[in-house]
Amino acid sequence: MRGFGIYPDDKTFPFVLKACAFVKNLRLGESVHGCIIRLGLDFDLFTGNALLNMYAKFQSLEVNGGCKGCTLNMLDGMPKSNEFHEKLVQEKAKTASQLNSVTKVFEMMPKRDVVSWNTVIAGNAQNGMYEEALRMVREMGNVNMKPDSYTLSSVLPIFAEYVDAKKGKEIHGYAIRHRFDSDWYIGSSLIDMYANCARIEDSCRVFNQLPQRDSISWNSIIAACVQNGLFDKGLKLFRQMLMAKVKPRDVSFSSIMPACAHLTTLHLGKQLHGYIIRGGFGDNVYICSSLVDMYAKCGNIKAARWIFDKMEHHDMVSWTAIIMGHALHGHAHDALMLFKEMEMDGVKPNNLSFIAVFTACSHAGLTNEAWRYFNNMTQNYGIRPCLEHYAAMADLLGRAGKLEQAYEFISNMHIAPTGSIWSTLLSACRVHKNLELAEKVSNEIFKIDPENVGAYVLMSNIYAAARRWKDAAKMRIFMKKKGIRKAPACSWIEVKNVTHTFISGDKSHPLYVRIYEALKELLEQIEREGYIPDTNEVFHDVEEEQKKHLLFSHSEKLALAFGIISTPAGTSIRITKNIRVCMDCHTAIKFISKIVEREIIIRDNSRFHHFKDGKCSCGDYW
DNA sequence: GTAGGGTTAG
Repeated sequence: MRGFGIYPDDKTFPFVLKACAFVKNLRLGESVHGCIIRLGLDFDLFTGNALLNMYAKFQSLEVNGGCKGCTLNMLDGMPKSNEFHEKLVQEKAKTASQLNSVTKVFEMMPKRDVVSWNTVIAGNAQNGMYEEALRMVREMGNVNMKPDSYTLSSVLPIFAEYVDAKKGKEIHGYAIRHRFDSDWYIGSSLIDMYANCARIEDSCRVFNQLPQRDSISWNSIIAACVQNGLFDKGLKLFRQMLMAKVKPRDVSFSSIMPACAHLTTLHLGKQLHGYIIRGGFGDNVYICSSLVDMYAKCGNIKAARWIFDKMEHHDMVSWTAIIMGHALHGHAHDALMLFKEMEMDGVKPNNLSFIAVFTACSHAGLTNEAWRYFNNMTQNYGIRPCLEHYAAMADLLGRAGKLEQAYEFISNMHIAPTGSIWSTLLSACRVHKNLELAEKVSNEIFKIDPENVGAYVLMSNIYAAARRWKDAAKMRIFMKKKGIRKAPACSWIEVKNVTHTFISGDKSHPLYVRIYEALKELLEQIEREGYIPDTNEVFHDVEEEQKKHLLFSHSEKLALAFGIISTPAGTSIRITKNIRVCMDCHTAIKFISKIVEREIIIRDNSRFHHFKDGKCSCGDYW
């Protein structure tokens, strides 16, 4: 432009400023700002708004002062002015740049419109300055400026963050009264706000009422379901989105993948992986992390590692996903190695990365290492242990049989222990058969959480194992009186892309007769190989024969028998169980893996067991 | 000509 002797004007600068924000070059933006002041255009409303936007974008970036290859001097060739004016220009530019201040520009503007207000509010909201954003919304009222749909879409995420559905609903009401509720942006912000407040029904209602839906509103509702644990519903909506001919985007895949990870639906995860590759999303960090997690959770740690190793850049989330993956598969050595590599790579671990490390130590009984990391976490990384860290450490000490140490540890936490933390110790008391401590621990639990179902069941089982049947029954009676029930143990297996679910003693499967026959035959074979049913795992006061029968129909055994009769010889079998694998099933499955010459992979609620040639990857420590 | 929405690791 300058080559042609044309000066930029008020129509030019908004674009130039947008470009400065886009290339993330603060110095360049500042020099453009200087140029604007010199031309006297800083009093122009549109230019002022664009300046606000640019500085708001820079607030969230850690921009180092150096210009990357662009050292254009925007002041060259501009009209010279008198010395006083020049000084004023420099002063104004300096003040604005030193403060890097959206507020400063805002205050210096002679006239502000709703866009000016919205830009500053959005900037504050996106940079975590929630109170300031809300203060400005209130301030708008004082200057007779009406919040519009843009204002609301900045405010809604704040109430999502605050988990304040009441305030969020007020905004929703305001949106309806002003007919902003059909706005796509408001729609997805409302879906997200309600989902964050665990009010998924309200999210669905908003979604159903939208007249039209774009890919973002679809993603919002899918993510809302997945984040609230409604995995099947999330998958159903994902299919509906495809049927509605809305093309999935990068975010669609990272939103839906955790559903496959949680449900262990490997075939769906693989299908999505295919889509991802064909769609050219294979290098997206979010997607790759979700794939690493999905393959690890579906039992295929090799595929998870392969994807991780092929990633060009690893962030904290992807490191943590692969560390956790190895931890769940009992590969403590790999997990700890990767943690060191992450540190060497200059990626700072966060609280979750340490949970992954404790999980790794937990499944390998590495108590000394865990203590070292626990202290390191506070001293070197300044991360204060939170409930989850305490829970992981308590679990680890408990599994290792260091019950008294775990008791001391929980008693000395700097935050009040919860029922679930004591429950991890109670579970360890059952495994290590310490009735006395179990009674002490359960009293602590009932003090905090008298309706803790898990604790009643565990105590009942602990009494049963000690053959104190009356006390065991008392616990069951308590539960009945209080009307609390525990979700039944179940196992599920995917065969030819269909998931088959079994509960203990299940006869609902169409092939149940063949399943029971096959299982009977398998158990007879392994008894000849030396398997002895462990009737200590039966918590009912019945005859030995009856106990054997109850053991016989545990859900994981039924799923396994079904897997064996319905898949070709030699193929691996993957089973998921919602609670810990029982001791007797663990022993039986080791024998079965040998006689059927198959790899059997079982995911329980805390880890993976890979059974092969009569051995399990957990080394019988779980 | 300026402003706003959805995502990954427990």
